[in-house]
Amino acid sequence: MARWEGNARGRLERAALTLFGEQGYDGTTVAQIAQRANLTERSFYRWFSDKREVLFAGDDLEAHFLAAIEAVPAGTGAMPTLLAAFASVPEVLRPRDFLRERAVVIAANPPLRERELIKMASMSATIVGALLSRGFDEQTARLATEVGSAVLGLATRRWMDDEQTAFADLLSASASDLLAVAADGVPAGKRS
Amino acid sequence: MARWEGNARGRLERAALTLFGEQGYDGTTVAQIAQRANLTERSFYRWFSDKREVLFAGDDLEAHFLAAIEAVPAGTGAMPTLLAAFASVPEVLRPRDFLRERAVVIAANPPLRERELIKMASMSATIVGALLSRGFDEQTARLATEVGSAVLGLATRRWMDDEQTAFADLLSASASDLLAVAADGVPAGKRS
DNA sequence: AGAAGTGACGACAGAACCTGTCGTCACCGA
DNA sequence: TCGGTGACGACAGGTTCTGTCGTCACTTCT
Repeated sequence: MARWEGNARGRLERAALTLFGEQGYDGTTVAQIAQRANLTERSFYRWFSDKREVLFAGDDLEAHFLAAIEAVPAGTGAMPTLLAAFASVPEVLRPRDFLRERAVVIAANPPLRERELIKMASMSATIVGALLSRGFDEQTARLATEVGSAVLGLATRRWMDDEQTAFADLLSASASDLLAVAADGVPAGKRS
Repeated sequence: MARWEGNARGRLERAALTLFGEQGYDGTTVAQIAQRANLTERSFYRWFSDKREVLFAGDDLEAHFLAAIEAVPAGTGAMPTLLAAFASVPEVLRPRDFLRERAVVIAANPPLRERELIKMASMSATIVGALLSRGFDEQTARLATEVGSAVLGLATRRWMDDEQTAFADLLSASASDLLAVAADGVPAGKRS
């Protein structure tokens, strides 16, 4: 029997990633994923709530962000708080190879992009809540989170292709880039 | 027979909205929706590609935005272009009552929120493309679209609860609000 | 050592989602 | 009057996801 091999969750994730890459998301069944991991379809659903979740369940960035924001000294501005919290992201991320492969698969399959978007939205809501409880008003919290998420996404994409530069440096560089573009989008006469 | 009653699509949308509101999204089956509309489950899938799409298929805002952006005079800045294009949104929107009821149902059901997010993302991609083809660079186009979408969302939420004010006014008021918050998020010394 | 508990798993059943296919019926233009 | 077309019902079947139960390895307590 193939039972009790250990790390069933990791085997399922690897199998799913490979099969999604080879046959597409719709083209692979949960039964195929389970079979490749030496498990049954029923066991797949014991580890993941649904088929898409197999590529997202491991992240768990939300709890990490909450703790990281908590660790920032009080009195720090909203954006600096977020950037400081984001700097420690790579510590909880998976290996770059896995993330690259995963990004390609997600980009190619609408159902997976859909799931990714709602994960982002959920993360944003969590971050907004954390900022609110630190005393920022709602509009500031929301805008800082949106802009901060854009910066984080940009930095993460760069990080996946750049093995040399430290993540913190990519993060501040991305923040500068975004600020430059944002300033360019508002006419000088309209600024307050 | 209940066939040939006309407006099958609208009957299905109404039935789905009501049932989702009464029993929740997961609690209502496609067969129930079809039955309430005097149709079969198979006919439901002739009108909508999947269960969630019954609340989203009618929008078709993308084509409208493309045309509206096209109609803006050349040489206009990115944000003003978007705001001008967005001003005509109510013309293609459904009745306020329908939208309000729909918003409540979507907010209460994760699968529907998921679908809404990907619709927004798709719309954003379309708008970015339209701005690119008008000569804006990629970063400007992307940022203007993100900020513009936030403004549009804010104005639309206000519009649903405010029967008096013209949509164009709500739109420019929302743009002002967002600018104020954005400026507040960047220290004066850091502005370029 | 042996008994009881726990957790991962397989096996099976079944509801709901979604698709393919075919025949039927109303309507429309020639 | 006759074909063409589009909306529809009926049926079959694959896939996703859930509930339930029994089994097996491992652990813990006696």
